[in-house]
Amino acid sequence: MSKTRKVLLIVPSIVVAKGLESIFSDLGEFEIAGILPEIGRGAEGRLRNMDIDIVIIDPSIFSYAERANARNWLSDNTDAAIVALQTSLAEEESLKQYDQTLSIYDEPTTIIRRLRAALEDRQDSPKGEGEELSAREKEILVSVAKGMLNKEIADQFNISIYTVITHRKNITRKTGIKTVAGLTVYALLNNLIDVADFE
Amino acid sequence: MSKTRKVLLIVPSIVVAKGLESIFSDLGEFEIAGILPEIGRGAEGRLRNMDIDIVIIDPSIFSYAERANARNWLSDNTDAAIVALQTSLAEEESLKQYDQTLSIYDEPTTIIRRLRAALEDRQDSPKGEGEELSAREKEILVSVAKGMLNKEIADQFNISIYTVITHRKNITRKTGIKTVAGLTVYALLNNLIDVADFE
DNA sequence: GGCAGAATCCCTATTTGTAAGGATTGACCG
DNA sequence: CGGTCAATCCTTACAAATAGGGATTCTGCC
Repeated sequence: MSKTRKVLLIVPSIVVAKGLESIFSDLGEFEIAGILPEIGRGAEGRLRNMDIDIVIIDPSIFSYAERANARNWLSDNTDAAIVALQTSLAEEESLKQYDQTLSIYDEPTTIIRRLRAALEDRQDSPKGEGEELSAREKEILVSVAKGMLNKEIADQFNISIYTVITHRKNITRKTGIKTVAGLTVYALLNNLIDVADFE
Repeated sequence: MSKTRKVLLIVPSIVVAKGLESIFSDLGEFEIAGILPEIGRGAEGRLRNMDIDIVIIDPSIFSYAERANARNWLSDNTDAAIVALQTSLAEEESLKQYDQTLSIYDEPTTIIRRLRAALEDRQDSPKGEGEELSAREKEILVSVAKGMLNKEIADQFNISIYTVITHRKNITRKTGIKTVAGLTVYALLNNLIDVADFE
């Protein structure tokens, strides 16, 4: 009864793109309308002019700075449902801004189900939890997760060390995470930092 | 001139398996002889009886305890070249035990090149760096990366807190990493811990 | 206008971790 | 048997983070 839905892939991995292509081709219902390895100059125009129902995006194509607003940027440039694609086993947190998330480890039937779900709740924005970190707190958290000392962080932002300590107390309270190790993983999961920062 | 090489995929992701299948089918030279989503009961027999040239394996199918010796387990059960497949952007360290590593983000030509290289140096074991952590130090590192206090670690292993401190000093010296944040990432990259430990 | 939140700054006391030394024991190896 | 190395334990001195208070300023919102 239904026509096939058009999917735009924004994934840098050819392996993954080909894999999804193969699965969609096997199962019908969805077809790939285009594959972008990245988003760059003029992508907005291309996005807006494409007649697509779903965008599947690997958030790792965005720089850290961009990631926080990646979802909004996409929403501004397309009416399609937006589905994030995880390529690691790392969990949700960072991807909460997206309607739905897929993992490359999902079964084909799960993938199809998630895409259907994404098409359905294309309108309501979930939001949530109650205790969101402020922008400043996220900045501090990034520095903490990079292993910087309170003094160094204070110098970096030209604020008093007392302020840094206060921010850290609030971060600890809001996240419920007391250790640097835990905060580092939290920052990784939320795409505030990247393992590449440590090499 | 050459016959096609047989590849066994041990990857849990159907997306990735299909993607590689598609690429090999496009480029020739390699063909997929089998796909295992996991390794379980009796896999040794199956492995030994298969006539394959290369095994491509996603190490995430192994539990943490198993990973350290995954490479050896494979070597014991097949003569094929063994290539690890990365599905995240995390770097090499953990994968040094493998002949070659692939990433799902690699270009098809890169993938082919790596497979060829793996077939070539199927014999020489690289080894390396000079300063390997001892088993005990790895245990301590795991606890540090989990955010445990020295006192807690001491209690956990029934050793003095001074010993824990000494181990940490040696870990810091050997790895050159001074911060908890850095050590946490190091432990993650080396598959000593998993992000799941923090949730 | 008042109220809530974010961001800033400060203090004291206490707990943890780091630096830099030294020392002992036991295992493995040539 | 002597050497090396891992693992253990210890001291002193110092640096850094945490806990638990309090305070000011500014902005946005009802």
